[in-house]
Amino acid sequence: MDNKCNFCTMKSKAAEKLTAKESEKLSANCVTVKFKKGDSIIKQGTYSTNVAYLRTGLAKIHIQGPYYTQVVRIVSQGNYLGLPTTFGDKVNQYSVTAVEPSEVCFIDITTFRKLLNLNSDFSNQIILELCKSELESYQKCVNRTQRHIRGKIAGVLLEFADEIYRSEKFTLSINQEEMGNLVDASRESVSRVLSEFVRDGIIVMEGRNISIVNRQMLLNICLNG
Amino acid sequence: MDNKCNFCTMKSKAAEKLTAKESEKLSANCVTVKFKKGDSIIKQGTYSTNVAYLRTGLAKIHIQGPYYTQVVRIVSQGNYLGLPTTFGDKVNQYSVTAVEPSEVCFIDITTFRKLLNLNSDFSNQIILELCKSELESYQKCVNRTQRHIRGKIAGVLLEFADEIYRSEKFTLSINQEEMGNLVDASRESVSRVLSEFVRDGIIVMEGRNISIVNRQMLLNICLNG
DNA sequence: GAAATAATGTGACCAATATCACAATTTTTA
DNA sequence: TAAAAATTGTGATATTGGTCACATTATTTC
Repeated sequence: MDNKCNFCTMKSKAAEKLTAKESEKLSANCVTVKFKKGDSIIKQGTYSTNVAYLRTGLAKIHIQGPYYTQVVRIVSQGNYLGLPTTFGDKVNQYSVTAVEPSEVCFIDITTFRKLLNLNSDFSNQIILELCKSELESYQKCVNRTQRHIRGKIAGVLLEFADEIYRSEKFTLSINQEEMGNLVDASRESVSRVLSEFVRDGIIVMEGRNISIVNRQMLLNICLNG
Repeated sequence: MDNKCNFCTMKSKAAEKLTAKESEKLSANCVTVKFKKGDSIIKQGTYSTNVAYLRTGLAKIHIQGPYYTQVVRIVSQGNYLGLPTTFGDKVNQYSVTAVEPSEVCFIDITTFRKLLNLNSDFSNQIILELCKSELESYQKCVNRTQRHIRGKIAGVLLEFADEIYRSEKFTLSINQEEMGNLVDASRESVSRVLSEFVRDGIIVMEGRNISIVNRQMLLNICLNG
């Protein structure tokens, strides 16, 4: 029997705790699907029967709000996409869409539950990740409400550089509208602030290619508005 | 040996899954402390060595933001207060303060971890709660950013009536400043909106005693601004 | 129970940022 | 590669809700 999950080079931290035998069980109950940019991975309101793991790529989690769709967060490769929505409710409470070409592993929820019960290292790791992501969401909430637009945009740029692309140069895969949505600002404001950063020599921008030139300044704007 | 946790009338859903023997272990490694209104239960920045469970009372979770302290959410009795902050990091990432007289059980984290590993029903319940609270925090985030003040205040009033006091009449235990902080509005705006609701016959207010008179209207305002 | 302190109510004014309108540019599609 | 569609840039204007100032009312404290 093949054991692709065991030899996967992009295992989640939790999956690393699994034994070869458990990995085998995982492999047998997990399908990997490719998504193009813009494809819907999880759709709010539909039944959820699988845990989704973003093996490669980049995705956004978004919720239908009363007036428009709100991007709640960006998830980068190596993270679970749908734990809360899969465990918390029978129906998906949010949508997930690929922002870059992505590979997603859909794990049968019964299998996933079995693994949680079988291997406490695995379940501890999952608990840890849930905790971290809750903390992160609290922090995001504070940033969203307390910072001014300049600070918030500086913050996302740093997040892209540090957490997602791990480089001072990167190509944005979301447009300014979506970026505004992510930090709670209008498309126009995003445009204005980005131009301002370019004018002040903090970043260089060619289309959607961005390089951070003055990281110190960006950090400063992020922290002090 | 006494087994107070086993006979506790305010067990958490998770603790209900424990066997008598496991409960005994819990009892031996758990202290219950009373807090007065306004007392600090968990302090952001200090080391966390215990899981906190709100046995009775009401508490608020707040985070120190760049400009002021932000109330992230209200936790009612029967819920864990500090899972994310205890598991996610060695240092508490948020503060918790009693909003009403409260009893909190502090559970030794090593014991808690042991129980997680020992009893998978227990750990599944904890995972479920973490998932739900993450979903809730996404929803809160959307409400905070997309709704107007009237809608947000209508929302909190309904939350108090439905989730916390389970009655159309209740006594607010937070002041308008804190309420504003909870929905991201200034003290003055809260005052204005509440007066407006009273004027329009949607609620009756005597000091901090509130009764919801026109629930339909309140719901309507909550949903449509 | 008087004084001090905290909480609330209310008007006037202000600021940040949304919205609108349209031009310019880039990307996609046929 | 021309046309269509999507994205971005930018000025003018509007609006929500914050801030300030101060009056009024409750609540604590001594």
